[in-house]
Amino acid sequence: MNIYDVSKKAGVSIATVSRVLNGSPNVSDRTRNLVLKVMDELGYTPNVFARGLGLGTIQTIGIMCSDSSDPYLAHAIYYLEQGLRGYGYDSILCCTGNSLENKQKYLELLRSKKVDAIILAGSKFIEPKLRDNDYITEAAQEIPIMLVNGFLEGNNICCTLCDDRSATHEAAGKLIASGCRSILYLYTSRSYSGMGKLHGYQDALGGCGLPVRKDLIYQCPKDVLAARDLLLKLHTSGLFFDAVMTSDDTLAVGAVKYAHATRRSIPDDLSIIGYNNSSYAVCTDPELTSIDSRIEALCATTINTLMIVFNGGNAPSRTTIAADLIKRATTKF
Amino acid sequence: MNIYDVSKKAGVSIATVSRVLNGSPNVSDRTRNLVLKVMDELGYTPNVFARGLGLGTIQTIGIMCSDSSDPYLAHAIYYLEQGLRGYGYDSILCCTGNSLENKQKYLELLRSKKVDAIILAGSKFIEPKLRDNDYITEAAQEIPIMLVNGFLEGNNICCTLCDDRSATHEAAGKLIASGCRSILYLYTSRSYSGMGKLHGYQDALGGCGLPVRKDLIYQCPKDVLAARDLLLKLHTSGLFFDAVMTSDDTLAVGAVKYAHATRRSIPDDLSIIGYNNSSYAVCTDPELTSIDSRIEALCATTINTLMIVFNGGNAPSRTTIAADLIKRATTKF
DNA sequence: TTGTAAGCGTTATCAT
DNA sequence: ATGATAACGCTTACAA
Repeated sequence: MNIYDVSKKAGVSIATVSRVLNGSPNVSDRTRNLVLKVMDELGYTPNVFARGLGLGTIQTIGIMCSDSSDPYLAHAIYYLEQGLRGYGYDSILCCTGNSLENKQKYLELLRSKKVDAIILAGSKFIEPKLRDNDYITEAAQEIPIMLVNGFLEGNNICCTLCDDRSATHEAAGKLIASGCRSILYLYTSRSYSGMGKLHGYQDALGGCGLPVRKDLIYQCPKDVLAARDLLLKLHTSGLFFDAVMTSDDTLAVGAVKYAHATRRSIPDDLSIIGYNNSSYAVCTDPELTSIDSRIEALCATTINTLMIVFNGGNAPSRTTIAADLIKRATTKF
Repeated sequence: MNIYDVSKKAGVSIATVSRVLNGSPNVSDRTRNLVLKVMDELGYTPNVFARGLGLGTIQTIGIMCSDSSDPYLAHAIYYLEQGLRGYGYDSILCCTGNSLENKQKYLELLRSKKVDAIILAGSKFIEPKLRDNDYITEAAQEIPIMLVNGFLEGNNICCTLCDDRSATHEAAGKLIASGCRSILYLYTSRSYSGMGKLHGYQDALGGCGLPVRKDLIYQCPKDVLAARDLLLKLHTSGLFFDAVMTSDDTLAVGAVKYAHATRRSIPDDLSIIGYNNSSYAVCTDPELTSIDSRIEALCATTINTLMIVFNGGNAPSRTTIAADLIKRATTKF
C-alpha cells in the first residue's frame, strides 16, 4: 500500500498524489477529491521514512530530562509534549540520569535520529565547568537547542527561565519582615537554578543587613525523610533557626515533619517555605507556603520560542518568567 | 555525508560499508577496521530514514499514557524508557488524556510512525464497553500491543498486571483482624485496575462475614483536598467509619488530613491504607501504610515480554505480579 | 570477501 | 493542472 497504488487506482500520477498529500494548491478540486477518496478507500497512510528521506525532517522534537519520575520534570514533560503536539510535533523522550557521559550520548542519539530540535528540560543539564557544556554548544550549530530552566550562552540556543533569584529574594524578605532572623536554607543541587534560588535568599539577608551564615545553609538529598533527619540532627546539635526555606517542596515537607517530631509549632515557632508549589504542598498540616515556578508557562514559552526559531524569526536567546509566591499556612505573612 | 562518502574514502563499495554498519560477519577484519576508521574520521552517522525505508523499522516503541504528570505513570514512563533503551529501543511518548477519541487518534499516529510496538501504560486504556476497545484489538493485528496494568483479551496483545484484587483483599483482611468493622473505601476510577481493588476490598468483607455497605464506598477525584473534604462531609453527615482504604495514596493523604481536622487519632481511632506506595506515603504524620503495586517490576516484565514477542517466542498473554503491603504507621497491624 | 544494482516510498524539479 | 523522472541514503539479493 503505497503512493503508486493510490495513483494507479485514481488514474493519476504519483506526483499528483504527493501534491494532495502535501496540500499543494496546484491540484484541481476535482482531482483532489478523487485522490482523497481513493486514499480513504484504500486506507492509505504515507510512509514516514520515505517522507523523512525526502524532507530530512519528521516533525519530531527530542526531549531530554534527567529523570521523568521527578514531579517537576514529569509536569514539564507533560506540558511540553502536549504543547508540541498542538503544533503537530511528536516528542521522543530521553531520560539521561545525571552523568555527563549519558547526557552526551543521548544528545548524540537524538541528533542521529534527525529530530528537528532538542529540548533540555530542567536545570540539571548545564555543568558548572563551562567546557563540559561544549557538546551542547556544538550540537546547536546544527539543530536548535532549547533549555527549560537552564542557562547557556550560545548561538541557536534559547533559554526560558524562571526568575528563581527574585522569587527567593522576595520570599526570604517576607520571612524577615514577619520576624524571622535565623532562616535555614536547604538546597538539593548546585545547578543554575539551584544557585539562583540560594543567591536570592542571600540577597534578602544582605538587603536587610542580616549576616549570611554558613551554618544555616545545607545541601540535602531531594528526599522527605533525609530533610527531616538533617533538621533533627541540626536541632539536636543545638543550632537555632526560626524558619526554613527550601529549593524543593519535598524538603519543605521534611521540615514540617521535623517540626512535628520536635513539637515546634508552625508558623508561630517555625516558618517554612517550599519551592515548586507541587502537590506535596497540600499534603502536610499545615499546608506549605511555596514558590510556584510556573512550569506550565515556562514550557509554553519554550515552545513558542521554538516555533519562532522554526519560522526563521528572531527568537530571544533568553526569556525570564516571574515566579508566584503561594501563601498557605506555614508562614506568618 | 553519507555512505557513498565513506565508501569512496575507504576505497570499498557501499555494500561493504553497509555490512560493517550492520555487523555482518562477511567482512574481513582488515576491511572492517579500515571502514570503521574512515567512519570515525568523517564523523559519519547513518541516516535513520533511509535505514527505516529499507528495513521498515527504527527500533522505536510508542508509549501511550493518559497523563505523564501523574506520579504513578511518571514512574512507569521512566522505567519503560530506561528498560527499552537498555535493549536499544527509543521511546516516543504520547499523553492522550482520557477521551477515547484522542486515544484512538494517537494510537493511529503511532502506527503511522511505524513504531515497532505500542505500550499502553496505565489502566485507563481499557473502556468498560468492550466494543470501544476494538481499535486496540485491530491495531494488534499489525503491531504488538503491551498493556501495563490493564487487561484486554486479544491476539498479539500482552498484559502485565498487578494483582490488585488480592492486595486489597489481604489489606482489608488485616484491617478487619485489627478490629476495624466499618471500612470506608475511596476510589478514583472504575478502570480495570480500579475495579480490581474495589473487588478485593469487597472479597475481604464477604470473607469475614461483614456486609458490603454501599454507604461506605465512594468515588472521589484524585486529589488530596477533595478526599479530605469528602470525608469531612460524610463525617458531618453522621456516617461512622473506623478505617479508610483508598485506591491511591493521594486520597489516603486526604484521609490523614481529615483525621487531623477532626482530631481523630491515627491509627487508634482511624486506620488508613493507601495504594501505590508513592512518595506521598511518607509526607504525612503518621506515615501511610500503603500497597506497593510494584510498578518497576511491572514495567520490567512488560519489556521482557515484549522482547520475547520480538524474538518470535511464545509470550504469555497475561502476567500477574503480586503487590506488597508496606506497613507504616496508619494501621494497627 | 567484495561489488553491482535493484529496490524502499516519498519529494521535488522539470517539462508539458 | 498534471506527469516523468531524478534524487534521498540505505539494505539486500545476486554476481563475481
